[in-house]
Amino acid sequence: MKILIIEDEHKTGDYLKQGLSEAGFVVDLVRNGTDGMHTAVTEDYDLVVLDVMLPGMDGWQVLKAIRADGKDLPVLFLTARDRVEERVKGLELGADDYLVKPFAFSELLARVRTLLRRGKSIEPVVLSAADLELDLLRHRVTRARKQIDLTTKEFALLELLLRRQGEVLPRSLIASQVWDMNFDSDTNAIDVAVRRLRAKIDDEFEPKLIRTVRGMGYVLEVPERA
Amino acid sequence: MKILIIEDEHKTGDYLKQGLSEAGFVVDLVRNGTDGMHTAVTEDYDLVVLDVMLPGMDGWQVLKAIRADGKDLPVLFLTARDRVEERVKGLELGADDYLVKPFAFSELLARVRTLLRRGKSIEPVVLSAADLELDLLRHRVTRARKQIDLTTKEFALLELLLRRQGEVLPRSLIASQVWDMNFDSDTNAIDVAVRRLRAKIDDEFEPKLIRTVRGMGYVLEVPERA
DNA sequence: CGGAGGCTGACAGCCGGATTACAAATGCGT
DNA sequence: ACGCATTTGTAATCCGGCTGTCAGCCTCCG
Repeated sequence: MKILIIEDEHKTGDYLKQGLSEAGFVVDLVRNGTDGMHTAVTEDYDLVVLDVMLPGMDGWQVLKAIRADGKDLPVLFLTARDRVEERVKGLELGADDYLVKPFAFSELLARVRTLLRRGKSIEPVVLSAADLELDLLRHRVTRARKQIDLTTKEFALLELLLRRQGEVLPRSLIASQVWDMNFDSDTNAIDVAVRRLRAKIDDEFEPKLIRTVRGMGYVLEVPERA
Repeated sequence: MKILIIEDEHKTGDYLKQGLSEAGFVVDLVRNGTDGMHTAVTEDYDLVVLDVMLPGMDGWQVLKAIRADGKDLPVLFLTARDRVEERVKGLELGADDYLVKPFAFSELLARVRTLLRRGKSIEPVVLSAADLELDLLRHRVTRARKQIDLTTKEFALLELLLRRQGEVLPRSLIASQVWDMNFDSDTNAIDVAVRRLRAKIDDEFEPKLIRTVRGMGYVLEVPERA
């Protein structure tokens, strides 16, 4: 199995190459978009790992070029934490999966293997709870069939809550997943964000989906009928 | 559940070992990187708690060695400074979670449990005794199928009693696990907390599950029918 | 019968969360 | 690059109810 890594950052690139080699793959690494694109279309790979942050020709162009070439070549792209639009864009351009930096190597490995086996995205496209739906691809949210505009943070927060539906998520976890920060106890940014999200998806609907667990965090769940 | 602590600092190491032992885990403590690495790969642990600040072979090398060994062994690392790069480095090297020192012991315990649950799912999600159930993820308690609202302290206390079902738990142990404090003999906070818990889960139900052992502490158990 | 240990109800301080207003930052179009 | 609109973080305040303390009572056991 041959894998091509297109990554500008030296540390990350070397790290990925080494890790994947150790996992038993044949790995090539190129450090800029132009070369990456050429290599990807001329040689024969089973998978491309692509950083979207590249100097010169960026990840989008590379991805577009690969897709224009018509090959059925799985592409896994790497994107910064809070860029939901980036992920949407990537998936719309035909990437097969994405990973948010920073990530655990084991996570990358798992996805690489899945892509090689199935060749398709492992991401569900629509998350839902009761009459609430969240479409990852289109970046759209509806409740009771009515469309709701969410900001980036609200969307990311709701996505997290939906993915871990039924679990009480501590503030510290939410902070690390939705914000790129450690929990700084003297900020109520999360509370406020939840408030704003509630205003849009819960205030004028029933049942209420977001529940506060005092001293613990927040859960999104469909309440049991009494 | 076996946990390995790799920690150079004496005080922290002892503190962690004692706390985790009291929580019911089997705990080994190693005080330097070289031994730690060796122990981690040769023996059979369910989790490693790893300080990155180690003399000689540092935490990164230990982590790398463990991962190179190919085991699917959850690693929680402790970092002194709140440096984003450190955190990223740790996660990239394959750690599963991190904690910034200083931390509350209860926080560590929560994360340890999460990792154990996620890693192997041997860790139960629902604790129960007779018709009493406690759902850790949803943070919900029912008795005889009726939902019961518990406060944070009540929940923590009941969780402890259920985890150590059948064991008589001395007040001092309860104090250290549920409160982040040492037992201060001239407080009856624990008695009061137990009273309040009983009011909710025992008063209007049979059989009574919480029993007082005079001079010893409290046990939660399903009484044998006479 | 006395004392220690445990139970109980009242009470008040305090904590965690909700809410709102405002300031800073981000981003978008030109 | 600039200015405007929107988003996002911070801070201040409010509120309910959690939780530790205490005083008095009960119960077990010597």
